[in-house]
Amino acid sequence: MPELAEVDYYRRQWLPAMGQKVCSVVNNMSARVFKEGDRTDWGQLVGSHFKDSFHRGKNMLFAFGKEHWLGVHLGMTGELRCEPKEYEPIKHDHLLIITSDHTLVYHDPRKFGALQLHQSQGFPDWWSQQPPDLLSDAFQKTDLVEFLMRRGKSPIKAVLLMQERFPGIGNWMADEILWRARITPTRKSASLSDLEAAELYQKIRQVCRDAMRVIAPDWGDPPDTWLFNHRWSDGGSCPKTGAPLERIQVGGRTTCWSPKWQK
DNA sequence: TCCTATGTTGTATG
DNA sequence: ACATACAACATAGG
Repeated sequence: MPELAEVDYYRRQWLPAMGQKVCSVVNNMSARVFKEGDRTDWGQLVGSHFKDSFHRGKNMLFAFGKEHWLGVHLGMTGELRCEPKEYEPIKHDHLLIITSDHTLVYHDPRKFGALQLHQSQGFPDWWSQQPPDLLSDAFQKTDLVEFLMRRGKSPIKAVLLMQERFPGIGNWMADEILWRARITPTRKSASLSDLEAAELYQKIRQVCRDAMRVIAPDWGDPPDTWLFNHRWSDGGSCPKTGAPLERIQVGGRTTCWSPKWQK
């Protein structure tokens, strides 16, 4: 489920336990979400305080004490929940962090997510090395154009999913962006005109802003004026033209678009 | 039974 | 070395 704004929504789910002390940690090391297996001592969190949380693209980082960092990626089906202290785990709960008053839960049926623990004075290197946030000044139109050229032979839909340049964009956001920019998802990236690239840049920023405003705070429902509510199954119609939407495979991912509207 | 799923990575190929 | 395409991962639900 989680793209940019959904990831931030899940980050917020743990906030009720902010400031609290970690009493114990329970996890199932054999779950593939723990990539390092037994090499990591999760007991190191015990006694530290849950200090802070961060979100970048599809990644989250939680700070415990002065030097313990928990990195979380939700994969396809990961979720974070905050439960009462006496919570009894259910199937697919892979990590429980029990604090003074709460149980912080990582739940992930398909186990495509990833959890990693780090010990360092400042932010872990992998966190600092992430590409610029799409809503920051460090992401400029020239960065977009340069990347479109470098990935010129791939369809634009597939290129928008590349996290090295577009952190946080996932399948529904890519469709939403291309629909708003009126660009056909199968177009080769290098085929976009200057004007289309400028439009694409604006829509990338707009969709990120809109998603963070509508979805991140409380999983709000996007309005029917977006493509969002119309893209999930066959038979939808374009909110702009009323014409039928089409669902195809692009780069191995289901892609919904409006042939009458996108060029 | 078969197909699909809001993601990433390893591998083969050009 | 770089770019591209796609199978594989694991599980639930329609």
